[in-house]
Amino acid sequence: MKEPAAKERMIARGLEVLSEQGFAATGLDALLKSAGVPKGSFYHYFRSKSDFGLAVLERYAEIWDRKLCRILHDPTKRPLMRISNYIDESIAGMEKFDFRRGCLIGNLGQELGSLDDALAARIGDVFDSWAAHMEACLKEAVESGEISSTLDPKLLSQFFWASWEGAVLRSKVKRSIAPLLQFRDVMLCLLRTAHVSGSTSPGPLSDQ
Amino acid sequence: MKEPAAKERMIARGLEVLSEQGFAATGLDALLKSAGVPKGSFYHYFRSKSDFGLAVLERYAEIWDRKLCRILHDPTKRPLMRISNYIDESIAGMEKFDFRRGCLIGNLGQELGSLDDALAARIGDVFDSWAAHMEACLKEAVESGEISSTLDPKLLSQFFWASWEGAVLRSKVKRSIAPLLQFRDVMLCLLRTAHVSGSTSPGPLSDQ
DNA sequence: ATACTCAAGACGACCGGTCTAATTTTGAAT
DNA sequence: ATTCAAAATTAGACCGGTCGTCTTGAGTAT
Repeated sequence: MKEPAAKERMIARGLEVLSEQGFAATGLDALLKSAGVPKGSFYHYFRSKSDFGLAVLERYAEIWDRKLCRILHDPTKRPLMRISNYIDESIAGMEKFDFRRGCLIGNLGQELGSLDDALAARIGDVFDSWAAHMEACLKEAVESGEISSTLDPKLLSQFFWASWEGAVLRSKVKRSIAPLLQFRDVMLCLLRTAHVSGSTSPGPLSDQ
Repeated sequence: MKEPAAKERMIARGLEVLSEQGFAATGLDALLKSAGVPKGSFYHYFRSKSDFGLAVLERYAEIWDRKLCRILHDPTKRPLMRISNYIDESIAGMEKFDFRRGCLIGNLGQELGSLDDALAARIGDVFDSWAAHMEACLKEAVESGEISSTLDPKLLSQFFWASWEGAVLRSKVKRSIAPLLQFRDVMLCLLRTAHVSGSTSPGPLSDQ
């Protein structure tokens, strides 16, 4: 069962525009015109703007799931090299789009306050799935002895993505890849050398 | 010369609402009603919505400049402890507002695509000023021997804030302080132990 | 009285998302 | 091939909210 071409074009354009402008700042009218889809068709394919946003987010999640599988579980390379490759590929993408497009997860996350509940919940899920990929990769690195076994892969994978989102945002504002290069160097250094064991002050860490 | 009370109330409310919902999703009408200021007064004090946004951003920058001075340059504490204190205080603030308010710099940064140029430029400046505070604090830590002198304070301060923005965003989405606690533990561990010296692959790092 | 600052909110032009009604396409039965 | 009902698709009206303007009026100082 093939999706209609019109729906396909709307989602494709949605991926671009929502990554650039966010959800609230994007008008349906302009988006549809640029997708060559008449306004009336929109509500044939989607129940509402939120529903459309959810569909775009779903597509985004699929794309990144494939990308992360391809890069982070590449058996021909050692785990730390895969992570470095992921970063480098993302840096290239950032330059390719002239720093206009950020991460959709980051974009939508920031708008949470004015977003639909279903949309908000899905954002958290996608982030978690990314962390799962990274955690598996890091575990492999520990098993193969590439990084120290005292590191907690779960903790580090969460930190990795949160920090990455921040670096992408910074890169977008600065219109420079410098923050992403900084991220790569510091993060890889951290993975190789650091020993994160316990908390430095009272208060449980595992409240996730 | 004291600012009129009406203007003051608008900016105060703007700080809250823009941190929660962002710029595009915030309507002037609702904001003014909640501030108890009539519509007509708004355009007496501000030329446009963008101009208002700029004023709010300016105020936000002042507030944080004072806060960072107070905490990061506190002579009664050692540099690393100051940083830890800053994080803890921010965590408390996040809980206090029930995870509704993120960082205004992060919020506006994400909306860059649909923002005024003057506003966009100012965002970068504020971030840089934060980095300057952190860099000074880290330099002090190096001089006092609290952290290794092989660390590059400038690089680390940039990484710190980008990463922090990501952690705040993640905390907001998750409605949990866990990402912030993770950030604190990993970052402090990194500062104490890591040695970031050179690039792991070709390409200049200093393009900032 | 006059000039000036600020309060007040109605108003307009426009754009937002949504919905219903009309049109086109499909495809099965004759 | 023709017919015709059902489904897919679209056109465009609709209402509410948007930002920004405009006029009016109150208060204050000179």
